[in-house]
Amino acid sequence: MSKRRILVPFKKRTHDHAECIDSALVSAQSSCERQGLRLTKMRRRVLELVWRGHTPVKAYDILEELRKEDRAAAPPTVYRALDFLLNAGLVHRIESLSAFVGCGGPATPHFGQFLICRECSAVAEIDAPAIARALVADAEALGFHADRQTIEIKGLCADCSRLDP
Amino acid sequence: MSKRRILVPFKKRTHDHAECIDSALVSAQSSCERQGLRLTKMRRRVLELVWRGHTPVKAYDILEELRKEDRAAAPPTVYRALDFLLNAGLVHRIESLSAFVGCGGPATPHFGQFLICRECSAVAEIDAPAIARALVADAEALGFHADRQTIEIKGLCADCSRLDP
DNA sequence: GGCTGTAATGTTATAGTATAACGTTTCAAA
DNA sequence: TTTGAAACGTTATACTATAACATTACAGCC
Repeated sequence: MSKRRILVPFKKRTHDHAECIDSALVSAQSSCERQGLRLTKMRRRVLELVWRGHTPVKAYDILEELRKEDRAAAPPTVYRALDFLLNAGLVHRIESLSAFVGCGGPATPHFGQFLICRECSAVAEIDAPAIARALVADAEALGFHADRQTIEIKGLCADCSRLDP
Repeated sequence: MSKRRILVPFKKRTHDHAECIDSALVSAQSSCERQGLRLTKMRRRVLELVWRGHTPVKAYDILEELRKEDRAAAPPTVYRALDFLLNAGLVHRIESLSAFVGCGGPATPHFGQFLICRECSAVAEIDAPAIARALVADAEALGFHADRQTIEIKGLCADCSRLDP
């Protein structure tokens, strides 16, 4: 089996999620400073909402949340913040769900490979460079120059498959 | 490098596409007969439109085309036909584009691994079972039971990278 | 052939996702 | 302090998809 790093594991229902949010914000902060990017109040708040849990978050759910907090907000507000966060490598878009998750390893650029539980919606992010390289090699063999990959795996996480065998 | 089958190659601009359409319809026909599925006039027509070229086709483009042909048509008409074709394994959905392409190997079930040219939009479909298996194994190592994969690679096809180096 | 029940399609309405275009504010650097 | 670019506000609209219910088509039976 290939070497594989776990960027975001499946979390226990009981873990201290405030800590997840915190550490995500801290590393976002320093990641932005390093790159000379501005993590504004709005962007920071949207990032925080994306990290609300370990399940993908929809743009309009973020919007709704912002509106609860008396911020004037319209779709472009959210999509602009998400665009920034995507480009900054702080969140990933789950294409098959039209939704967003926090990135587990913003320090180094990568595309992300996602395991998505169809029962509880939990998402884990792994990084298996051997697989990414094998895909690039296969593409290259056809004269195709790959510059981006989307890899999303659906199934049942360990917890849910125990319950629903 | 892993063994890899090419289910739909990148096509020369000059190839005889009528033949592609024809062979897709013929194998769809027999695939449906084998599975006891009804390839109705509407479904057949939508499949034909998905195969209009080797680039992903959007649902509303299909809709527009149907309307030109005097068929009464509304979004559900198209989405229902596409659902059928997806379940029958005759087309794939490209998640990152919200669009559809004809399946190159409808005889055997598979998820499809797609190379998508960001210049000319051409799509090739490959089948690299070793990669699919490696992903399943990586998932399994985390206790995750994978039952579906989405793999989409973006980049430049050989023709376009020659022009745009 | 004529029934009959299910599958397929038609139709209307609406939900959900995303961006265009232009105006205003903010803020870092000169 | 000015100033210009980046960020954000605002309105409108485009694009993607499905719900819900009516009607039609069709295979299997008598």
